[in-house]
Amino acid sequence: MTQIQTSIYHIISQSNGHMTAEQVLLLVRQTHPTASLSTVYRNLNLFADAGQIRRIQRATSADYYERNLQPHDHAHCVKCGKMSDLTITGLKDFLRKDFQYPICSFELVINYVCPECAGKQAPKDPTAIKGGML
Amino acid sequence: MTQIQTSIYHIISQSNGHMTAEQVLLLVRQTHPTASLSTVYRNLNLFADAGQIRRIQRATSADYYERNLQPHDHAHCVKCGKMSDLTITGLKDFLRKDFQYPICSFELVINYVCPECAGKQAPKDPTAIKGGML
DNA sequence: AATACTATTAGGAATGGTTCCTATTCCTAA
DNA sequence: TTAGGAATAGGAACCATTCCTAATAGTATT
Repeated sequence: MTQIQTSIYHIISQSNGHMTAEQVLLLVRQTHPTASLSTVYRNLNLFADAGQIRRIQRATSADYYERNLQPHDHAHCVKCGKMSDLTITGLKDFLRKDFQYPICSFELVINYVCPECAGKQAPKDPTAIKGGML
Repeated sequence: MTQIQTSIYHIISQSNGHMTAEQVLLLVRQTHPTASLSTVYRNLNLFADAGQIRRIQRATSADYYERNLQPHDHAHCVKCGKMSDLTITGLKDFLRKDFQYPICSFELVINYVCPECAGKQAPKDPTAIKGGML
C-alpha cells in the first residue's frame, strides 16, 4: 500500500456517508497536495473491486464510494436529492420467491420525501416528480 | 405532433423491449434520414416527462426508453446487458413494512445471468462480476 | 549506494452519454 | 405571403470516468 492508497482507504472507512471521488480528492490533498483525480478513481475502484469498499453507481450524478457495511438499499429524497442508507431486511429472500434465476445482486432505490423536506412545505403533487433514478 | 415525433412515439410504443436513443435514431432515419440524435433525445424526454413512455436511467450504460407504463421492475443480465421486465408482486407492500415514510416510487434492478448466457458457458465465479448498476 | 525493475503517480487527452446552443426550416394563422 | 412561434439539424459543451504516457517512487539485488 502506498501512502496515497492508505490515505484514500482511511478517508472512506472513517466516513459515515457516501463520498464522491471529488470529495475524497479534497481530503487526500490535505496530506498529498499534488494527488490527482485519476489516482483517486483508480484506487477507489481497486478497493471496490477487492470488496473493501462499496461503489454505488448512480445514473444522475457522480458515483459514490462508501464503507463496506451490510449490503443495503438506498432512499433518495426527490426534493433535495439526498441519499440515505437503509436495509430492507429479508428483501433478497423475498425476491428469490418470485425470481427463478440465481440473483447476482440487486439494487433498490426508494424515492420519497425526506422528513426535513416534508416538514418545510406542504406535500406536493406527486405527478410533479420528474426524473426518477435507477 | 410533428412527423418525427409521431415516428419516435410509434417506434417506442411498437417495440417490445427497451430501446436506447441511438437505437431509436436508427429506426427514425428509415423515414427521416436527416434526423439528429438531439432531436431524438429531446422528444423521448418530452414523452417521458409527459408520462407517455418510461425512461430508465442507468449508471453503466445509455438510458433506456420503454413503452410499458405499468410500474415494474427490471432484470439485467450481467453478461449480455439485456434488460427484461418483471414484476415482483407485493414488493411495495413488503417495502412499506420496513420503510416508515410514504414511498413515491422505487426502482429495482436484479442483476443476474440470463438463461441464454447461462446456457452458453459454465457458470462463472460470482466475484468476477463487476460493475453493478443502480 | 548504484543499478535495474516494477508499481504508482500526475496530468491531461479521450470517451460516452446527454444536454445545450443557434441558425435554419417548417407550420400555422391572419 | 408574411409574421410568429415551434421544431429541427448539427455540433459544441458538459460531466463523470477511463485511458494513456512520461515521470517518479519504491524495492530488491549486488
